Amino acid sequence: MANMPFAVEPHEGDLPRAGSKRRPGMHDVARLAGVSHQTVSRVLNGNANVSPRTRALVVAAIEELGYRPNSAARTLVTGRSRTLGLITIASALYGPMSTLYGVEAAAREAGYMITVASVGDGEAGALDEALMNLQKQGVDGIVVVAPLISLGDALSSHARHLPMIAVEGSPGASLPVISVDQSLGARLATTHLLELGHRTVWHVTGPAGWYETQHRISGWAETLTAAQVDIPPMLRGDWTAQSGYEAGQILSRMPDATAVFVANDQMALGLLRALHEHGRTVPDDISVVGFDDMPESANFIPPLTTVRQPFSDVGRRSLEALLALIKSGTGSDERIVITPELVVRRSTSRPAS
Amino acid sequence: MANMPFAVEPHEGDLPRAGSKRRPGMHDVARLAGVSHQTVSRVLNGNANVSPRTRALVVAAIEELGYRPNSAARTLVTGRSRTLGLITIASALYGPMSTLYGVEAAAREAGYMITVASVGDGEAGALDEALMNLQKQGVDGIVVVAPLISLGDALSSHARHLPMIAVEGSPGASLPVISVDQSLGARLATTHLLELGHRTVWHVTGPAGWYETQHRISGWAETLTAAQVDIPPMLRGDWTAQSGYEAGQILSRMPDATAVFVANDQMALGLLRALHEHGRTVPDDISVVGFDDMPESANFIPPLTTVRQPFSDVGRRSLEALLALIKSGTGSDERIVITPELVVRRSTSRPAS
DNA sequence: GCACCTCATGTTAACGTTAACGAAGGGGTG
DNA sequence: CACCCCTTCGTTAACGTTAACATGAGGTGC
Repeated sequence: MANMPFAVEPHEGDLPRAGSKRRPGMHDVARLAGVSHQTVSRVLNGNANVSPRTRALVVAAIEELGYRPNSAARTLVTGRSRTLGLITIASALYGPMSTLYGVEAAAREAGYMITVASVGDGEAGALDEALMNLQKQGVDGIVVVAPLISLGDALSSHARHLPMIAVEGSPGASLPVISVDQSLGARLATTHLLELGHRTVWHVTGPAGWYETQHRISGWAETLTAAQVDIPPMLRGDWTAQSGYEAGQILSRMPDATAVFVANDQMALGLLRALHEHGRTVPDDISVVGFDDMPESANFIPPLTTVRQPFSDVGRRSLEALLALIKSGTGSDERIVITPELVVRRSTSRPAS
Repeated sequence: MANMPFAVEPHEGDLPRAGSKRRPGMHDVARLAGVSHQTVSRVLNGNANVSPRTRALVVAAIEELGYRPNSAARTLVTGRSRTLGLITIASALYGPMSTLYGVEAAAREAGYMITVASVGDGEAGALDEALMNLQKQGVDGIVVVAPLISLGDALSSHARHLPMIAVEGSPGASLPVISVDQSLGARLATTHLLELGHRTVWHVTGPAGWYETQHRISGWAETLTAAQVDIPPMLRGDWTAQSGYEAGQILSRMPDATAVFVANDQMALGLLRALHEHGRTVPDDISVVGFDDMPESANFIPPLTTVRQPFSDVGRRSLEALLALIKSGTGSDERIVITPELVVRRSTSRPAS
């Protein structure tokens, strides 16, 4: 009790006010500047009419006291907190993380803060809890990066309580969704391999329950079907390099497999290792295409041909959309689709013969 | 103006209150339960003496109205927000990101929310801005993951305004620091190589201006000095795989280089590629040790021997320390050091001789 | 010169919660 | 039976800000 958390030392080298214990408020600034607290408020919010002279006085007083506005009070009276929530999956996956920074950067430029809440793998209860916490905390809106199908369903029920948009999720839900065209990406990858002259293309998938997994599978399968080519069985992965390695061990024993599309770059890394250990050279014996284009992918052995997802754009665009939603108040269920891009490097080539 | 951001639809399938426009407050709950708002407050905070009967009434009313406490109001009156700030570097580096999730998870368990603010590479002004924003927002404390020396200096001046702890930084500052023993990690790596029988060990560093860079260099150099062995010139990197690749190209042309300690795993990846392209096999021709132990490192070609940093522990521990600091109020400048661990895989072996 | 408008400022009342205190009732102890 | 204490509740006053309205000084048009 004795020590308050906001107790403030007299500040560097400046002030009198010996026994001051709480940090200064508008009244203190107002008194020092010889104006009313309302005038201080006006100066702070820039908006209203304040004479240059008075403004200067107030600014000086603010400076001298080291005054910082208390946004809890502001939030209380205005009903908006200039804080946005971000719900994301709690794992070190490259995609969600880059998206987070994209969102944060855009938010900062727009004058918003971001508070994060992460949900463990697929726990639907955790989503509810995160949503509740964020709501209690008074966020003005929420970006949900929850690419799991199970989470998508839980979202719709909350969407009407708060402005909210989803990244990579729930096409059926009644909330706006922003996503990279996964299916197109998969078609790009598969077509590239087919055009190189490969008979067919194998596929290492992501884990079940992810939208990305689904859409990449369907883009791949559609391309193969359209080309009237055999569809080999899928190899299931879980995004980790280790699962890619295991898929690679299987693939190494298939002499007729000359091309494989792997659902992300981390799995491609493991797959590359398995191939290498089994003496199958990439791309001479077998061509590999990944997905994501992580910064490391250009330095795989060999440098990986992959599909680039512009994650930080996704972050920025989704924040813009959320802000627009907050401003308009209308619950549009727009869909924003971002186009991925094939990056050809050295893990793909024409088949040997 | 017409649509308030907090306007709330009548809730799923329940309530009367036709024209209700604002979301319910304690008074509404109190009226419905037939008690005073203070009693509602007591129920919410669990603390005081409330008869089981009354408690049940209140809980039912809360449920029925879908009441959610307004934390802005609570923050205003209590002076604490149950929100913590996290300042981190805005880049997709594995370490800071994992730390973030460690912090977030620990915070969630302790009932705190995390709001993040990122600072671009080394802009000291950005740190001030981030600190200011967080302070305005009313956070109860701040974790700064700012491993740049330039940032560390800027910190000290703010430390006394707010409970604050640093991760990997500013040994001189007057705030508690939690860090992995970088120097020990470097000694572990270097010693491992020396014990394998290598004459000396080369080093690819991180970028100048980072604490980690410095300490890994000194750990490496000390070990070499203690072993009375030649200290080869350092190769400067910048944490990226690309810079590791460039270092690897140089190293490939040094026939007498048989062992190298690379300051992080991403650079090691690039280095491995360069070595491979120049026909130098790892570990037969040259041994490589990395730093970090990213999840991918076990799937490099070959699997990388590296020094594991337990990032999510770092996150958890730093949060615990911050919470303790907040509770005690005293400005201890404790140092918590976490021990890294050498993970031996297949990128190191005895020299060919 | 009177009414009227505009600009610059001040005054008062919220916002939704917790803290501090006070009051009523029940039970034990002397 | 009086006294006191403890439990359970209610009442009142903050917290620091913005919104809404009020005030007064000066200028403009007729």
